[in-house]
Amino acid sequence: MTRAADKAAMQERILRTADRLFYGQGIRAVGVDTIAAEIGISKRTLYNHFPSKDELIVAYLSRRLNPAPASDLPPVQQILGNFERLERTIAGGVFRGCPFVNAVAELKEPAHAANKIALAFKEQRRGWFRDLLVRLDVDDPEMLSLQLLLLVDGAIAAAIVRGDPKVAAAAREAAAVLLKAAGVKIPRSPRPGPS
Amino acid sequence: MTRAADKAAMQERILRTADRLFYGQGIRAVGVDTIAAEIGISKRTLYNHFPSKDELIVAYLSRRLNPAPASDLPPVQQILGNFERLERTIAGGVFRGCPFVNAVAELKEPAHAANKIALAFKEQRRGWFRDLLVRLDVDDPEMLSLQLLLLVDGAIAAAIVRGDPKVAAAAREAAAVLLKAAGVKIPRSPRPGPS
DNA sequence: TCTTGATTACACAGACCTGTGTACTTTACT
DNA sequence: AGTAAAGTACACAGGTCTGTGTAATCAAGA
Repeated sequence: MTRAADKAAMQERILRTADRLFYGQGIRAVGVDTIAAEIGISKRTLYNHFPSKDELIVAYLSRRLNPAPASDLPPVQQILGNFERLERTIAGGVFRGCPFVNAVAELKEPAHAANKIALAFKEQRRGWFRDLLVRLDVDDPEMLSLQLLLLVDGAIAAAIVRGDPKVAAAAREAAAVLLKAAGVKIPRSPRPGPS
Repeated sequence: MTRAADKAAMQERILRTADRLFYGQGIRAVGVDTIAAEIGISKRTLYNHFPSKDELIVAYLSRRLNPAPASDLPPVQQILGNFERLERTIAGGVFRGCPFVNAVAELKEPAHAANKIALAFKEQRRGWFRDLLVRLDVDDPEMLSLQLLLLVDGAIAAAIVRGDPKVAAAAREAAAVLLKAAGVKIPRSPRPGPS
């Protein structure tokens, strides 16, 4: 039974390395040779697991298509906490923007499967916002969830260009304003102090 | 005296074509051969005008670094009109996102000159917002101008992925909410009706 | 022990890319 | 007419990339 397990383990190793390189340097900028060499396997082995680079790209993006973490916190804190997490993500380690937006921008074929995955991801994130907004009983959760998503994507784009994580804090404040204007009560201590 | 004029005209032809192809298909996806062939000149001629592709890229981005159009409209209408123009830009013709953000995402060298140009562009746009906000006497024009820029960039990113110009309208509404929360009076007819 | 499947090393095809070298022609000014 | 700049055609070097073909090796289960 180790046969199937080995196969899955190898695929995971390939995908982990592909993720690091694709995200860190760009899909077009990283060759299949580089990925194989980084793992220490032959290019032939890689092609035995993924029949083409395109399918590897699709698998790379699909692996990032994971649901947002569940939480028991109140909806407002989850929403605002999302921006704080974004700020930490930008600040820590390599940050190269949204892998889905990057992939769509990098692949010139408009019918590439990556587009569908990117759309699915954005819709998933918007759904996460929307469900929280429904619990907050706002008037138009569809619209407001989209607007919050715009702030996230805007902060990401600005962070790439500026290299400054503080844009996420600005997005957080804007999100708080939008929520307040929609009738949501914002707890008094908006930023989590270093207790 | 036609010597200098010819040279400038040829450079413009090259840059116009480079702009169309670089923006439409991506910088890495378009080769120098393709640009020259599209114009109908030899590759050698192109290299006589731009000594390397990198310099052509820089010239392409610099040419897009133009100031926002001046207007006599009231500041609020200029700000909101900016989002309406964005919506039309997304809807009409080829839209492939922000050329500066794309360039930064596509070029893996972190020290590329494109980064500086992209930052200059974003700062220029933010300055445009900020100057209008100063005239509106808002409390924190630095912060609010950044937040408006986040909405623009977020709408752009979302438009690439979704292919739907309506996201710009959502950004416009969010901008109106932020302005109102900052004490700015929004004229009653927010959307220009098809009168 | 034998078989089967995975992996490896390595060469290679075919395409594309950036950039250069060169000899020839065109164009425009003197 | 002569000269100098610019453009053209075309080959080519040297690199990268995706994907395949092949023969040898290794490991595990029957």
